[in-house]
Amino acid sequence: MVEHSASDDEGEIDNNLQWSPSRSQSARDGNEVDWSDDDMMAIDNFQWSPEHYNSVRPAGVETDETVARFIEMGFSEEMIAQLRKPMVRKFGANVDPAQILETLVKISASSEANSSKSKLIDELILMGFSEEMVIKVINEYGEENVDEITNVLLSYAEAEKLCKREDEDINIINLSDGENELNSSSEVSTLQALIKIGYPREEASIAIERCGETANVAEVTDFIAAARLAREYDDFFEEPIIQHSKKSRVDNEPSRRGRNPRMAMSSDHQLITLPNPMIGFGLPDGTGLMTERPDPIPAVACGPPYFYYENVAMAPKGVWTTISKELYNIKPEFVDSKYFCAAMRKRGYVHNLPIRNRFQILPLQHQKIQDVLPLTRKWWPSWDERTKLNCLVTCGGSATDTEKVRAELEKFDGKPPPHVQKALLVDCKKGNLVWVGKNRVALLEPEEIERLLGFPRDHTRGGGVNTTERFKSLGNSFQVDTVAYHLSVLKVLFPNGINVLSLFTGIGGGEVALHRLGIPMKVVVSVEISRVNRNILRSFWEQTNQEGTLIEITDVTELKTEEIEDLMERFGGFDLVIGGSPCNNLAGGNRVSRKGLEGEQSQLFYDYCRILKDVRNKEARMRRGGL
DNA sequence: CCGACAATGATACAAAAT
DNA sequence: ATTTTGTATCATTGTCGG
Repeated sequence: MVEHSASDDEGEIDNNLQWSPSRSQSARDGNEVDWSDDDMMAIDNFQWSPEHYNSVRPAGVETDETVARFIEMGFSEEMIAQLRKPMVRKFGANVDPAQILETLVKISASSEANSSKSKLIDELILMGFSEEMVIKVINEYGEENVDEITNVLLSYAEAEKLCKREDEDINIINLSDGENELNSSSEVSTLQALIKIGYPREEASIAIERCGETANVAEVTDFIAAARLAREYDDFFEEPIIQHSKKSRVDNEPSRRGRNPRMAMSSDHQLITLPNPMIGFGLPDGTGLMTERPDPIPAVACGPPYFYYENVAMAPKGVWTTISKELYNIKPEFVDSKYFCAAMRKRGYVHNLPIRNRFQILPLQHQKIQDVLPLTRKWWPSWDERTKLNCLVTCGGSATDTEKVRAELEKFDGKPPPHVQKALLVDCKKGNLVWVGKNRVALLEPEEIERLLGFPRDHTRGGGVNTTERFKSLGNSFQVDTVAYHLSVLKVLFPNGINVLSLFTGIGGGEVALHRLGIPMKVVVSVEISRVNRNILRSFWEQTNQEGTLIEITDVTELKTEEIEDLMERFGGFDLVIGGSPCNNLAGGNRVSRKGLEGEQSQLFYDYCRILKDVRNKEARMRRGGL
């Protein structure tokens, strides 16, 4: 973490910020660091540069070199993205790249001369489905959504295999031959074998538990296939299939609703509960890292175009159930940004992005208050054990609180008794106060909030923005490192840049995240009601010398279907729809009108849904080559 | 009129206690 | 298993001095 110790005169700390194993290690362990004055100067003068935006590292898993190679070979990223998922699901996670390549070649060879419909049929047949089945499914579902068709075909194919109930594991056993013969009776080696084959660890271990220790690899893979099938039918037809898994001996938990924070299902009466810890699909350091979603994305929602929706995690009851339902029944990913920076920020994200091979942007945030705000370390009393700030909100505390703290401390000459300490800590936590002098606490500065949230210094400064407005805009924003972690998967998919529809843009958290990821923004259509925020985004756009096009729209409610489709035809569609709708009527801080999703501002969520659906409809039509 | 500041609880969840 | 306690929370409104 002390990366700029060698030659850090002014702005030339870039080279020292490249990722190295040791750096990552120390960041992971959260080691203490001594900060010299030079270090602090370097941080205060720190400005993001393009080199930073491009310096990224893989998290837990290595980046997908195979895909990158195919793109280099000239295949479009859409083609690979569309092909890859079904292939992985068909052949297992360790799908042979040669198989993908073969299919790609066949598709591109056959795609020139044909109409879109017969082309689609050809592609599907080339993927190994029977012609009869392909035609049947296309007639049944229409050719509107390729992903849906593919998924249905896969379901049928898997169902067929299960019915014959034979050698679907022949390939697998062949692949794992050496591993398998050693001792297939041992639970541990079964697990290892499954992992080696390519099954996610979690899924594999659950399956082994369900099947019993004596089960061999074939039985367990059978179970996994059945479970996957059950999940798919669940999502496609909303008819839950009973898993006949011998009464599961895994019920160590006292209560039946226990288990992992398995989200509520499609029915409304069950509420979505927040996970604990709030780490989403896993953290960059590998804890809880998933390679596939516990609840697969329903076929109709499979991207592209991708979308990314955000709001506060702690909303009134039923709100997240509704949000999920309105967004294709995709289960939210709840993440607390305290795992990415020194401030808590509990948010839910609903998106249809892939979740494999995510990576973090550099430089990594300091994880502790005293590291990210080094000047506070000197004055931080030992009895204040905070290392993380509370949520950065839209308005700060009052000056009377800081004065109260000072008065109390002077009364006890800086050594207050425990009960006074406790009372003062309550105030400090409430106002997010930090120590800036002897017996002195203070509110955070806008520049400090910018840093904590991952924005460039002075991002919200200038252009007639007053302090109150800065706090408000910042408090409403994304935490850039967190969002960038989720969006990082787009870098491989869109090496030539993306078209973004940014709703409720605010100060441009999504745009900053994409920029820091090194993903070129060819087009950004930004919808933001606040003039101040629009100025901030435009300023960012100019200062970072963006080469793409920035279109600004004021009001989401006035963005109608026709205009959306015009924009999409003009720019060739959108690759990403990103935005977090207003939390005013959801947030706990609201004393007056916390009325839920139907509140005056928060109901704009429904405009997000409306616009997203327009985009996805139009995109589907454009992909078919029609209007 | 504008900008800075202070006063204004309730909800939901986790953890502890019963 | 149920109750109590603890804790955090993308905010709104009014006031006051320019």
